[in-house]
Amino acid sequence: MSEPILLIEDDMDMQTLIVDFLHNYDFDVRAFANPKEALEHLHVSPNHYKVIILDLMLPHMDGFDVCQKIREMSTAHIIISSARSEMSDKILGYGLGADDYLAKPYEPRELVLKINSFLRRATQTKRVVGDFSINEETMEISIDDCVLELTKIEFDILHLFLSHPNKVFSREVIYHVINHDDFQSKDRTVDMHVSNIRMKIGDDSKNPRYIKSVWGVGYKFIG
Amino acid sequence: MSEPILLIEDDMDMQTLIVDFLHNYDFDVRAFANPKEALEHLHVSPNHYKVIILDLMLPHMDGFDVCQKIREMSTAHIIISSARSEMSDKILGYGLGADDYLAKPYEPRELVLKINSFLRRATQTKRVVGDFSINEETMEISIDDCVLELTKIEFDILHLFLSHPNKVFSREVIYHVINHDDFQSKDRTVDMHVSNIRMKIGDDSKNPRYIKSVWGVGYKFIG
DNA sequence: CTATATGTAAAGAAAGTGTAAAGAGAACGT
DNA sequence: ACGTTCTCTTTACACTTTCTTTACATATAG
Repeated sequence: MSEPILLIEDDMDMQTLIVDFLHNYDFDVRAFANPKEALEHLHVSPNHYKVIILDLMLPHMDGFDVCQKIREMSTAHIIISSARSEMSDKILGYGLGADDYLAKPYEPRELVLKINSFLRRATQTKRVVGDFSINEETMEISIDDCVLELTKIEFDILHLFLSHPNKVFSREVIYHVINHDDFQSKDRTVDMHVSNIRMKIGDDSKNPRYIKSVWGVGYKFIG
Repeated sequence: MSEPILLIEDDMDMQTLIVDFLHNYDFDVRAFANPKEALEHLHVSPNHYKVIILDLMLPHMDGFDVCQKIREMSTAHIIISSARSEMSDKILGYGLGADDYLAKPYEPRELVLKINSFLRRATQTKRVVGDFSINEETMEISIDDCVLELTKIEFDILHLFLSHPNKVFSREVIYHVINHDDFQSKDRTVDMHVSNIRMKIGDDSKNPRYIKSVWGVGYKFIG
């Protein structure tokens, strides 16, 4: 249940210090000294980490490159730490995709504060699409202020729709979203889920306001 | 070449932060602390901005009023930021014309995500061919800005025509597009579909403006 | 003029969709 | 482990929309 955090730090003393400190605050820290290994690790599950701490003084690769490479594959909150304090203002200026900065040396407690502050903000993050608002952290979708009671699959499908208003999704694509591989054209699973979602959001299938059937293809959400 | 963005934010620390951050992402930000000035500025070129960020806690004027006034003169995407998070659901519900909502405090990166996501949607892969515009994502084809009600096969055929203006297509080729393999020369299916398309786009077969019959071969779209 | 091609209304065939209900499966508390 | 409960999938059938075929009027080329 603890929050996973990725730490990239080549100074082993520092790494141990941070890892221990974050453990005390019940974070699930994964640490790498070598950025290449860290990137390979990230490649497997790019969005496993919401927070990544990156030390800029790295041996094998330029820290800026690493930052950009992380940003290319992950949407995590990147906190850069660096001894080059004069760069503090500029780091964000390079459009590398870093979200925060810590000048070395810093208090581990300060790092914890930043992490918690971000996580707190992230959990109150809410996106609004038309009459809907969606909160990925709490896995809640509301329509007109009213929270919907959705199952996981229903949430995933509606989430897909809300993320791409007006886009047509084939049954096959929707099928993949809910983690099935081989779609048979006679399969009615997706239809059933859509039917249930329609019921819950009060949409009339014969004259839908939100989820429209695209005949012979699939469905689209009207945004 | 950078996208112009209008920011209305009275907290100067916040304003500077946002402006700098958006600059890093190559946006062309114009910021106002005073909403009156912002409205006057907007008056000159109401649709210069596709995106407007409006902070609700404003001094001289009620934020809701500002939002409505903006909407009266501009079609921009309005993102409201506010500390009053308990209102988040209602802000869009009051018919103010706001399109999106961000609760303060928020991550600047989140704002960038919202802006980019909107711009991506706005510049949807829409191609224009003569009087027609086609959007493959939404599977819609419009003629003179009027969306056609096409079946899948009709969409596929018209899509084929629009992708290759003036090229002659045999019935056999068109037949393949709609997923049939063995074409019989007496088959009139394609003719029927073309006839239906002609009707829907208001084309007269005896004197066609768009889809011309090529005697003994098939059809071509005049582009 | 004749043989062949095209246009399209209307009927028939085929395919897609909605959803209730039942069965299968997963998750949970005890 | 056990039954309970919630969720997901399958089945079945009514219904809707679309596609194809037929048929006949009209048009074109030689």
